[in-house]
Amino acid sequence: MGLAKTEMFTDMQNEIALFAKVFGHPARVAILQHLFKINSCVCGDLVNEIGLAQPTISQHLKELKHLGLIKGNVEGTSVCYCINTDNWTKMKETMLQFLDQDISNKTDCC
Amino acid sequence: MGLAKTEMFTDMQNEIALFAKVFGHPARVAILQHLFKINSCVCGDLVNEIGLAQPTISQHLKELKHLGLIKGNVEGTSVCYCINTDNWTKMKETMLQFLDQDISNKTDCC
DNA sequence: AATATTAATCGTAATATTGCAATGAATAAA
DNA sequence: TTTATTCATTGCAATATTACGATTAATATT
Repeated sequence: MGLAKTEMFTDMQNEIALFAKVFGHPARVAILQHLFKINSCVCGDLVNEIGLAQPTISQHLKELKHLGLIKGNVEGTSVCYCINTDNWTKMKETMLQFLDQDISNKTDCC
Repeated sequence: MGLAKTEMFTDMQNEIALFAKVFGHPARVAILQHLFKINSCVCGDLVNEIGLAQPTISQHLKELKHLGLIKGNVEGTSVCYCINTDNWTKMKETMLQFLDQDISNKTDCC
């Protein structure tokens, strides 16, 4: 039914899934990489950079902002976006706990 | 239209998005954590462990296998699954390139 | 005030994902 | 051979996501 049963998983499993989900679209990956590259960016520049329509980019930015990975500041008629460094660091630590699971003592059983 | 325009993104951006997408559901996160924890597991055990129906677990396993993150071996009537350590390491390196982008010289502009 | 610029929001269509019951295939056990 | 066990596959319904045109809101410019 297209509905993840979050109540049967741990908080951490749900948190990892939420972060991963937002990275699960190349446009959002590209937006974040560009924000890292130039430190600060307005929505219109991202529209030119990425090549999707303005409402589409705006929606992706909304999701990134909702998860706290970016900040947005109104500056006149434009909006300045940048990485939320504190939250990015926290997210990275959570993801690393998942990605860095001990693999050294694994025998390839299959 | 619910269709990611992969042709407008780099191979790496698409690859990151594919890996992230498969981590974007807590059941798959839980499956992988359990496989790491006990090294090897049959499908039926995962059904008991996770609490979803057998066809649902089977489908999640299929996606993980399709991306090469796990291996599956038939052993009589049961099927043994385990982490594909080589591919896990490769995936981790790709994800780290994305997660570990330099944050040190960032001024919080917003 | 009138117009231009910028970005969010709304509505809608197309596609994807999730979950499970039912079924099928394959081996094991009797 | 018959029955049980285990897991994959199919088909379906419910929900989510993606993308964009049209519109709206807000500030800037003239």
